[in-house]
Amino acid sequence: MTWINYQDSRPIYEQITERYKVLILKGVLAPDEQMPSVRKLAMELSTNPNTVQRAYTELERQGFLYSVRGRGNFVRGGTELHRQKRVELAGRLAAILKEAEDIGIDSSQLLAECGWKENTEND
Amino acid sequence: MTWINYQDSRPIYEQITERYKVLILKGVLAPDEQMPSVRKLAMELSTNPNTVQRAYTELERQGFLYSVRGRGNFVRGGTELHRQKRVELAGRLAAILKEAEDIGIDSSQLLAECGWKENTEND
DNA sequence: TAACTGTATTAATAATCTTAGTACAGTTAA
DNA sequence: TTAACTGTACTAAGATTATTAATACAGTTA
Repeated sequence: MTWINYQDSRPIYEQITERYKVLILKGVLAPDEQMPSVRKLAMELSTNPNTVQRAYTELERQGFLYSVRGRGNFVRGGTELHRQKRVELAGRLAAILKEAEDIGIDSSQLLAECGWKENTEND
Repeated sequence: MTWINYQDSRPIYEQITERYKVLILKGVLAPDEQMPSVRKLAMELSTNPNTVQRAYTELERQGFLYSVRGRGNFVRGGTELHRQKRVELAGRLAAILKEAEDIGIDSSQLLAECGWKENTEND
């Protein structure tokens, strides 16, 4: 059974990427567990190794995998993944706040508008 | 003189859009001021009226212009534009904070990480 | 009615995306 | 060393999408 949907408008490499993102985030695949080789998975999905390679490259770029030439692709550890995601979100957040400041919109005002409340119970 | 760069990889309609965004945000064009007609600007830029139309449609979608069929396109008022931009930024901000919460990242932690400081002087 | 205005439809062409074929390169174990 | 595995770079064919233009239609004003 193949979980690729050829009727889906989304490209094959993207379906592969999404599938493995979920498996890794949910912990179905353990950290440092070896991924199927590009050729093996390509065979299983009746597609080209380069299509799988593209998915793996994207997963690596997003921090879900790491690659060792000649050995294989491996699942990235969960805490590292979490840290990396936090840095990414902080970056996007900073960009928005800067964009707001540039046109004279106060950060506090913006945070209030999107329903955010400061937690002042501890510290 | 034409301010369109045909060597630029960006499409013409996008260059037009960006140019007028700046002019409107900086107040060079006053609210309710009439924009050049699609045919006139197309002539000036040696392009097709539909290319200008596409830029105007995009500017209208983003709230920079309003259009009156048979009369012309006009610059949207500055305060309305400002309000709309604030709503958009608040939406994007909320989306990021939600994405963070979903994977167990605290908003305060994220705000701290991107260098934001709460203003506690007033209230 | 003439001369302006915006806009919808269609299509030609250019640019990009997706996938695959092929060759090259590192790793491991017999 | 060699065979069989692994990833990866390069190229290109084919499909898809983006961009621009030609044309016709529709509203406004003097």
